[in-house]
Amino acid sequence: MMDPNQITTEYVGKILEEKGVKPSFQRLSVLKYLMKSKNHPSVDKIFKALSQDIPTLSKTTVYNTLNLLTEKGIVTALNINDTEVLYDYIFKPHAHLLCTECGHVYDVFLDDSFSGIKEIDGHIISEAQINFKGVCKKCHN
Amino acid sequence: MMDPNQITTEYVGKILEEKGVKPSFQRLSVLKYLMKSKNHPSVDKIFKALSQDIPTLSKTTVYNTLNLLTEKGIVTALNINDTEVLYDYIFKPHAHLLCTECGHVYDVFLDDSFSGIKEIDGHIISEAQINFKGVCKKCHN
DNA sequence: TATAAGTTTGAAATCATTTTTATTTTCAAG
DNA sequence: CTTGAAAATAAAAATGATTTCAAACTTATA
Repeated sequence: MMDPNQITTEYVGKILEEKGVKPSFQRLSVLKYLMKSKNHPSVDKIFKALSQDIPTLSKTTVYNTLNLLTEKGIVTALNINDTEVLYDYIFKPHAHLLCTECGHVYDVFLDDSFSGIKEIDGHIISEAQINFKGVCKKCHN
Repeated sequence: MMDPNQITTEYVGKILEEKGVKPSFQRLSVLKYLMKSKNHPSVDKIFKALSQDIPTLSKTTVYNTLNLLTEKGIVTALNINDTEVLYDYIFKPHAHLLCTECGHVYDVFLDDSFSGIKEIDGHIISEAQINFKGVCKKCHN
């Protein structure tokens, strides 16, 4: 998790600019929301949450922004749940666990031997997505 | 890879029955096709291929069958490509690599320390899906 | 053979995402 | 300051994969 106090407009704007993305109000809002999220919101959740403060916001803009941030490697699109795509700010590389009971998606931090893989069978690896399914500790008691 | 000679109707039927799935002609056809596939076919590819031999086949049946086989743990639905879902018969647990150049999806066999994870942070893990992105050995030369 | 249960089919509906087009904003050049 | 082009946003319409639904068919069973 990120320190919430760190998530200022300046800080978020700097992240965007470093990746060559113009820090518009909408983009700042979407990324800031993602960084503050403890869960992994869907497009719809992001849209509904931000709409409260930004009544003119269009869902298209949320889609555009998330696609752009994904291309730039700032966020990841999670396909762990087959009903909707979830988005996640990449603070530190990690895996995910979907609880088949409650549906919650947890962050799971594996040791470096997993995330450090750069080559397999002669293929060059640039990105890894590790999704577990199972029963979370809250549900199996 | 499976030995192609092993993929007989009797053998495929046995796999279905063991999981409590009635081995109808359509289900046998779909599973047999998946077992013989060297790549990871989409619903559409499966449908088109089987339609040649089974002209009455409905796409709904392909969807129904794949959903059923996935529920029963006989096949996996791969969300590695964001345009379409790919299906894969689970012969031996393995990871996948999507080549960002040619789009091909490779099977990647990791050692048991990966697939053997049964518990993390108190959560019980029943299933793991590991998807890599990168450049395959054919493309980075 | 009759009946019920399970399976398949094809059409229609759904729904997330993309495309398209129009409007607005940004920002550099004059 | 204006002006005008480029970029960003908005809203509506289109797309397309997947699901739902009702009817037809098949299979198993009494």
